[in-house]
Amino acid sequence: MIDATAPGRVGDVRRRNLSRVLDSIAKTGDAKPSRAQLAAGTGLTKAAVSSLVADLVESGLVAEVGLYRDGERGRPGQGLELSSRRGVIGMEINVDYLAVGVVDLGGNLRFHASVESPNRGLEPATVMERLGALAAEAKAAAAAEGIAILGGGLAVPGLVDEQRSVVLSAPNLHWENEPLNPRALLEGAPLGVRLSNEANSAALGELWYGGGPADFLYVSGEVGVGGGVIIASELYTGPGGSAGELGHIVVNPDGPSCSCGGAGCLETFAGQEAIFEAAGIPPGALEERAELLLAALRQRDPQARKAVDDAGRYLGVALASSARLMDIEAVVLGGHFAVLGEWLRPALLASLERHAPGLLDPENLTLSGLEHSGTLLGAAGQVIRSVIESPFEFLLAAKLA
Amino acid sequence: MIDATAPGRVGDVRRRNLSRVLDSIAKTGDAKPSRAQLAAGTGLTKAAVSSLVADLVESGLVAEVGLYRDGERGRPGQGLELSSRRGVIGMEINVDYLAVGVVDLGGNLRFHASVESPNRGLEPATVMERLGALAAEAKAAAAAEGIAILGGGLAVPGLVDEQRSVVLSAPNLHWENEPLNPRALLEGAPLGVRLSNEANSAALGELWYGGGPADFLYVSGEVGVGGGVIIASELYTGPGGSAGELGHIVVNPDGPSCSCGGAGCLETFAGQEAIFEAAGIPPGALEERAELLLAALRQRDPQARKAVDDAGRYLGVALASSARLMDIEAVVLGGHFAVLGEWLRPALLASLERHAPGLLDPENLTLSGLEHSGTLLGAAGQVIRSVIESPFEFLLAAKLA
DNA sequence: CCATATAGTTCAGATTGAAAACTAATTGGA
DNA sequence: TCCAATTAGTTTTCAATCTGAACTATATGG
Repeated sequence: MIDATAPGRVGDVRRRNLSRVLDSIAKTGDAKPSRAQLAAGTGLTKAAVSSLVADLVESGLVAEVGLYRDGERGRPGQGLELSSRRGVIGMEINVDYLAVGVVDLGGNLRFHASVESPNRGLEPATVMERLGALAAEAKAAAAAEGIAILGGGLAVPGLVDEQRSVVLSAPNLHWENEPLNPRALLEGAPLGVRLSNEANSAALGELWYGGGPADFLYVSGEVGVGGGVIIASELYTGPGGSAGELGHIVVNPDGPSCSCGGAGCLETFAGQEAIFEAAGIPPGALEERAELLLAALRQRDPQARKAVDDAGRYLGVALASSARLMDIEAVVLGGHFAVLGEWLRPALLASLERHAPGLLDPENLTLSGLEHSGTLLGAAGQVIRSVIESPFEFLLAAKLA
Repeated sequence: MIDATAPGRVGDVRRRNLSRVLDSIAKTGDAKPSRAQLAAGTGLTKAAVSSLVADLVESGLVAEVGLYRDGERGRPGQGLELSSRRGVIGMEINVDYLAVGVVDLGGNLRFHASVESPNRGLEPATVMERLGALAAEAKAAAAAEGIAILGGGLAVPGLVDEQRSVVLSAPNLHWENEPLNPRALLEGAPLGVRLSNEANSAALGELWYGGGPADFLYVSGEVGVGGGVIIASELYTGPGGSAGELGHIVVNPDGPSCSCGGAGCLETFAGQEAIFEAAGIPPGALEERAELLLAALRQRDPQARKAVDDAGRYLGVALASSARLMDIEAVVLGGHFAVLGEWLRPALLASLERHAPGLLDPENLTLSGLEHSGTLLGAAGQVIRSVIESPFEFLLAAKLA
C-alpha cells in the first residue's frame, strides 16, 4: 500500500523530518539528546537537524535544557527535550469513578485527581458536568505550574466513534449512541479533546509509559473485559475501529448468553461480575467486593479459588485463540486482572499450554505496573503522539496564532 | 508511527511518486489512464507525472498503448498500462499437486500448468526438482509470448520464513525447518523467488485479482484450515509473520487434541480429514473423497449433512471470535470451503448469529471465485506488488544492466 | 477553417537536504 | 598558560525535485 502521508511534494520532506526529529527526541526521553546525536540517530545531516530543531524550539514544542557534558573532549551539546511547559489533559469516565491528569509532552504525570462517581445509568450530560468540574481543577493546576494545555484525551469504557465523538455502546454505563461534546471540557485548547476507548488507551499507556514491548495484547479487566492490541508500537484498531474486543471472544460454544447478545463469551466467565458471583461474593460496591475476593483467596477459600481458576482457564483459551489469529507474542494484564494476577496466573498458563503449547513464553505474560494512571496517560498520550507525528500542522497553527 | 525506511532526502520524493504513479496505473487497470488522468488522480502536476512516466516507460514497467478518445473534444491522451511484456512466475507446492503460472504485470494469467504429485512425506529436494521441471515449462511459455520474467513467487501450505526461504513447519507435508532454494527455480530472474504461505497468497490473490474488499478474512480449506487476514488492502502477518492461523483457534475447550499440540482447535472439527471422517467417507485420494462427500450431500445423507453442519457451526465460532478480536467485517471462503460453500452456509450463519449477532452481514460472507489459481496469482502478485511499491530500486537495477 | 478544449512539454522559481568548510567551545597535555 | 585535538553547531554552495505558468500538439464541432 502506498502511504498517503508520504512525501509527494518537496515540502513534504520537511513535514516528515520534523516528525522524525521530534520522535527521536521523544524516544531518547530522559537522555536529552543534542543536535549532533539526533543527526546520528535519524541519518540526517547536522545542518538539517539544526534547521529542524530551530523550528521546533520556536514553536515551543522542544526546549533546550542547558549544556551537557559527558566528560569527553570537545564542545558540549545543547540538551533537547519535549517541552515541560506544554501539556495535555487526560480524562477518564469509568463505571464508578472519574479521573483527570495533566501530562506534559515528556509524558510526566504532573497532576492527578479522581472522584468516586456511580456513573452507571447516569445521563451523559450529568457525568460530563461532573467531569468538567474535575477538568477545571486540572486546568488550574496546569496554569499554576506554567503548563500550556494543548488538548485533551477522554477515555470511556465502551466503543466510540472517535471522529464524531460518539459513544456507540458502553453497556456497563448503559449508554448507547450517546454523542458527547468533549471539546467543551477544555474550551480554547487548540487540539481539542479526543475520545477513545478505555482498554485501547490503557494499552497505549502501557506502550508509551509503562515499558510495554512493541507487540502485545493488553487485557483490561475493568467491569467488562476489554482489550487493546499493539502491533509494531501502534494500536491496531481494525477496519471499523473496534478491534480488541477480547471480552466477547467465544471460549465455550455451549456457554451462557452474554450482554452483547452472543453466547459463550469470555466476559461471562472472566468478567468481574462473573468472578464475584462464582466466588460467592455478595452484591455491593466494586471496591468492597474486590477486597472480599482477595481476602477469600488469601484464606484459601475453595469457592473463590475455583472461580479465579475458571476465569484464568477461559482467559487462557481466549489468549490461545488470539495468539493464533494475530500472532501475539506477549500479553499484559491490566485492571482487575493485574490485581488478581498471581492468583490467575497458574490456571491461565496451564490453559495456554494445553491449547497452544509453546506459543506464548510465560515470561511474556506480565502484569501492568501503571495501575489506573495507565488509562489517563494513554488518553493524553494519543494527543501528544498526534503532535509528534504531525508537528508541521501544529507549527502552522502556532505561527498563525 | 514514523516510517523508518524513508529517510527524508529530497530525492525520496521521487521514489515515492514513482510508486504512486505506478500504483495509480495498476489500480485503474483496464481503463488505461492517460498522464492527465494520473495527474488528477495522484494530485501531482501534469509536468511531474510526465517526467515520472518517462522513467517508468524507459524501464519497461509501463507501456503506452496507443491513443484513446472518449468522444469529447481535445487532444486524446496516450493510454498507459503495466507492461504485458514483463511478468512473474507463480508457483505452488500443495499436498497432492504442483502448479505454475505466468502472470504479467497487469495481473493476467498468461500460462498455467499443474501436475498431480503426492508430496506428503517426500523430500523437499525431490519436490523442488519436479517443480523445477514445471517452472521450465512456464519459462518457455513466457519466452514464446515475449514476456521477460522478473521473478517468481512460491506458495507452500505451511509457515515460512520469507527472509531466509525456510519452511518452518508444514505438518501436512511432514516438513519441519526445511531450507529451500527457490532462487534456483528461476536462474537469472532479477528479483529472485519469494517464498510465501499458501493461505496468505490465496488471500492476496483474492484481494488483487478476485475483487476482494479492502478488509476481509480469507479462510483456506485445503488439507489443513488456514487463513489470511487482509486489512486496509494489505496482508496482516503479525509481529512474527504467522498471523491468520484460523485452523488453530480454540472453538471448544473440551475438544480433542490436535496435530499442533493443542486441543479443541477448529481444524479438529472443520479440517478436511475431520469432515470426511465424521461423514463416514472411507480413506482414499483427496479428490475422490471430496466427490464422495458431495455426492452424499446431494443424496441428503444425514451423516454427511451432520458432519458439514458441525464444521459450519465451529467455523462460525471461530469467525465470531475473529470478528470480535480483529474487527473483521467480511469473510471469503476458499478451497474446500468454497466447494462446500452452500452446504456449509446455513449452519455457519446460524452459529455466527448465535455468538456474535449482527456483527457480520451474511452478504459479506462470500465464496472465492478464483479456485486454485488464486494462490498462484497471489504468489506472483507479491512480487509484482514489490515492484509497484519500490520501482526506484528496480529502475536503478535496470539502468545498471 | 477556426474557436474551443484537452493532452502533454518546457522552463523559471521555490523548497529542501547533502556536503563541505567554517566557527564555537571544551579537554588534556606540553 | 596555551595550543592541539575533539566535538557541536552554523554557514554556504549545490543538486534534486516539484509547482505553476506559458507553451505546443491534436483532437471536435459548428
